[in-house]
Amino acid sequence: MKAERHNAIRTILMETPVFNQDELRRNLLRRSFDVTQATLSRDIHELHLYKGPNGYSFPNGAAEDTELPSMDSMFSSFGLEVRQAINQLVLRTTTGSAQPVAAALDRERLPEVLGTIAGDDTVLIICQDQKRASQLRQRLEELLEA
Amino acid sequence: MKAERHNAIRTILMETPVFNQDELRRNLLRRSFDVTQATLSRDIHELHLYKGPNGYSFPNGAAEDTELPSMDSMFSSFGLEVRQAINQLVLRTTTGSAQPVAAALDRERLPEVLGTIAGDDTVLIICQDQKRASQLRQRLEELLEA
DNA sequence: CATTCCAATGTATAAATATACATAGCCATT
DNA sequence: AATGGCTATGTATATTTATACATTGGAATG
Repeated sequence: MKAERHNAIRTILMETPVFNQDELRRNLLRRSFDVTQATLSRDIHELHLYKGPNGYSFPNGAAEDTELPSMDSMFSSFGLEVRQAINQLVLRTTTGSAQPVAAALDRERLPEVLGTIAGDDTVLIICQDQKRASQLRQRLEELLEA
Repeated sequence: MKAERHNAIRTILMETPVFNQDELRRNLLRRSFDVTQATLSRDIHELHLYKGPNGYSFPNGAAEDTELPSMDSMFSSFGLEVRQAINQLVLRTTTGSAQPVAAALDRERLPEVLGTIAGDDTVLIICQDQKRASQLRQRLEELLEA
């Protein structure tokens, strides 16, 4: 349940500005997630969200840490969603983060990944075949929850 | 006074993380700015600061959502041709237009589009499957005539 | 099964932030 | 000087967010 709710939160924030947690709560209610403000406070913490002049938003990709981060930490911080088409995965990231996320992924040298191409907020991952793409997608989706 | 204080706040934030307004207040006190929390709340608003997992931070320069051109107008202005490969479309655009065209396309949030990656004069569009790619190609081709 | 963990969440409240209202200082105009 | 308008700020409080503690349900283990 929590995982789905986190996804719903991400989706809502991509679509519409949200200025406080009660607003978010009512938005989630329309999608049949009924939780209290306390839970959302925790969710927001777990999703590393920021609150600014336009409400809650995703991390801005500005470097905060010094060393080369792992794919896991990169994606759990800057990844927004994963989608699959046949043997390809399309990662959406916060704007400006696609390159560093792809670099972190490349560093892993996963055998199932033939290569990656990154734009500004999108990474394309080419996998060997559909099956391996599915496996990687699953792993990445888990990272979104972490 | 306010201007100087704002500068001091910026300096402090660049140097050290600040997690709440009272912490900021004490920091300012050391630099001989003695104001109340209320004033800092207003300052933070005026400086467009964000609050996130690492305390207050600067805006990321991401443009606020103003009115941006539609995919249709963008592509009919700058699109040159569409080609398809299985579930992928490759758009050729006038040079330098690929990024804005891709951005306009992203803004549409078409469900059949998993994501786009743009270079200088080429946009790669990843669709869910071949069928949807064909549909989108048709629509884009029509825009080329318009 | 019963038992023990543990994650997820709610409840109640503390902590942090925003704001309505009041006041003081500063120019400019009369 | 008196008046009015404007900005910055404090005070008191409302609003928003975080958290300590309790509860529940499900998975793992004996």
